[in-house]
Amino acid sequence: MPDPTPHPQRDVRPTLEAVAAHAGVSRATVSRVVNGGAGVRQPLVDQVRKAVDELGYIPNHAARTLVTRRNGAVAVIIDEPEFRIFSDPFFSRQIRGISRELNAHDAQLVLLLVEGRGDFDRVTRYLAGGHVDGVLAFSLHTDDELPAIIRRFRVPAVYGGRPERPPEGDGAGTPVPYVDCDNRGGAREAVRHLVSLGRRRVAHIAGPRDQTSALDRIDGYRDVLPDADPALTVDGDFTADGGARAMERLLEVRPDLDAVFVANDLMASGALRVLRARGVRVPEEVALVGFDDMASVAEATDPPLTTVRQDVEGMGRLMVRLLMERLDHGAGEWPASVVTPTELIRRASA
Amino acid sequence: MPDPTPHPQRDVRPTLEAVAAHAGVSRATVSRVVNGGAGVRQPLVDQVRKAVDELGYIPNHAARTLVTRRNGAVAVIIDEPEFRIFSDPFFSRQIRGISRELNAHDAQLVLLLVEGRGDFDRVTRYLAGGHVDGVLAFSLHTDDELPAIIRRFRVPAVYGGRPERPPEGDGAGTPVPYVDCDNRGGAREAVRHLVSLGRRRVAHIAGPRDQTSALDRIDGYRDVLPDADPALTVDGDFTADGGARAMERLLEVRPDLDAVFVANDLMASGALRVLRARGVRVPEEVALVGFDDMASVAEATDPPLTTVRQDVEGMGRLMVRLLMERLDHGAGEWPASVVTPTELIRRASA
DNA sequence: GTGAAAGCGCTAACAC
DNA sequence: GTGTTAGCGCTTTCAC
Repeated sequence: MPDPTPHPQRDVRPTLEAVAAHAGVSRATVSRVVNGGAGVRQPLVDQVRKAVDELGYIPNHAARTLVTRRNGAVAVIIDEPEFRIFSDPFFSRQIRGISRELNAHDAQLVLLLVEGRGDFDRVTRYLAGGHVDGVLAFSLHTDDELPAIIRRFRVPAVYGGRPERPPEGDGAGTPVPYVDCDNRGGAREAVRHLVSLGRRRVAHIAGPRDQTSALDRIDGYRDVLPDADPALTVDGDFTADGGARAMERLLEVRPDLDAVFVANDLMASGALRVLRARGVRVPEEVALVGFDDMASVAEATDPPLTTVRQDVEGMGRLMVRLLMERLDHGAGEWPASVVTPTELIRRASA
Repeated sequence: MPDPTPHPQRDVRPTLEAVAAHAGVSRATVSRVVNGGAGVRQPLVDQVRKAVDELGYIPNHAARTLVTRRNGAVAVIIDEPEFRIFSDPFFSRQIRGISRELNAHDAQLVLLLVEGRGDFDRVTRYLAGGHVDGVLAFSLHTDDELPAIIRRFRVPAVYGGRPERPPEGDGAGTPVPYVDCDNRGGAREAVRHLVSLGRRRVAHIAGPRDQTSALDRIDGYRDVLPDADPALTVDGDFTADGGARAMERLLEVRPDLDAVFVANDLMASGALRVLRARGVRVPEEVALVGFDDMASVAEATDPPLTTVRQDVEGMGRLMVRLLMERLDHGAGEWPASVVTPTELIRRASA
């Protein structure tokens, strides 16, 4: 006789078997009903549903996943320190879009936090172990291990933002699609706007060079101002404080500047803070254009920021849709990457 | 003969079986090695490890969970709109603590976002389906469905913050422990400090009444000032804007107030903004004390906030430890709830 | 110390 | 339509 209490916390949840017995049908029938009930006669369906309710049956996820190879969950991985994730509204907006769309697909969002190198092992085990059906990865950096992991284990994935290298194969030779906004075009529009305002010494506070969004925005700036003094471009880190520091440097090096295109709103808010502290009038003396159009930042500054809008929430939703397409149609049909348009939003800072 | 290609995206990952064959041992031995290798002779261990590496074997999570009933993942659920989660540093700090401690236990953090009623169904399925070993729940509101779900499905859980009702049984009669700071004591200390400064008309901007942290802080305020004019207490919502609105109301009703104890730093920053806009000098005319001591908020205001510190990150870690204890020792031994001390941090605002 | 074998709870052919 | 049956990949007694 088998030990009746093998586990200290014996699971008391009813199984399919129990429901079947209770309803007087076979396990297969219960399974069919639980999974939509297609091809089962109505009276039986009702009978089973009743048994399910009475027993409080909930399917065991592991057992189901073991056979279907699907688990209705998608991981979101953002390779940024958690303080950035939780302070940059950009991420929260994108996550909102993803969350909504995932809900619509009845899938669970699993947010994986990565802090530091060592974490990749854990994340690898998590992804390769099949906890999730796919992954949405953001904020990829040049030296990121994630793409390699994704390729190696053929994890269905969609990138948020163009990865450094051209979209790689996932091991089966199919490329990993990405969703990105037209960073370069948006930057061009921002700088052209500044130029159209009569500004002649337009500086640029750039984002970290290991992210394509930052590089693309630099390119956009240079497209319009190919002969700009290199000293007019300084690097930031996409945080408000970083923007402030960059602005201070800029003011030291080129106190004569009359405009700044800042690679994101958060840095622009920091730059603005410095400008105000120095008594520099915005936009009269120095015009400022940001990027992102994060309402909570761009509308809260004084003056409000002129900026380049990207539909972050929409991009999040799009990422989910691409991933779902891939999941539904198999590895054979990879959806293409998509680049979404940007729009210049004029407020008071330029 | 069975169909060799049942699934379109056939899983090419090696199984235990494959590793066993490759290493020339049994599945049982491979399993033992993969799970620590206790009781297996060294040469065999090496042999198996080699096979694992060569084949790039990663255990299938679902299969393992099916038999062990453990899956090495813990859910964190915060029943707040996502903009709050991502804008209040309180959550990011707590999540950091949890994340670190979970890493130390080699467990995966799964952040579940709940937006609105309908989401509870999904979350219920997720929890009851056994995707995670346990759950850490925060920011419980009076009408929250989560406790009921947790009780009904006997999900091992630990609450962040004392729930409204006294800790409920989890269905087996054992209470769900919580980790909270001494809100009432901290509030008392804050108000006493204001009183010791000679302030006589101390107002209170409270948090939402459906959270015990807010209620406890009100109680602490009343402990010290039982006879305070009820008009001196107005409700906020723990956001900066809410704090600003509350301050405006307060200024209308009792323009003679000379101090405010604000239930959290974020609201205090909003209140401060209003005070400055009105030209009210802080702390000369109105002294201000906050709660939480979120560095990014309390140190960034002008003047910096005097506030009540709670060790948020530590509380997060503690929650994980309590949950792990419960997981390791079974449902029999429930760890007790813990209330952590607070500390008044004096800065310039009071 | 190691292997053989019995399931964990479920889905999906395949019979009937 | 519905039931029977064979696994999914793993852990874990239980023999040896």
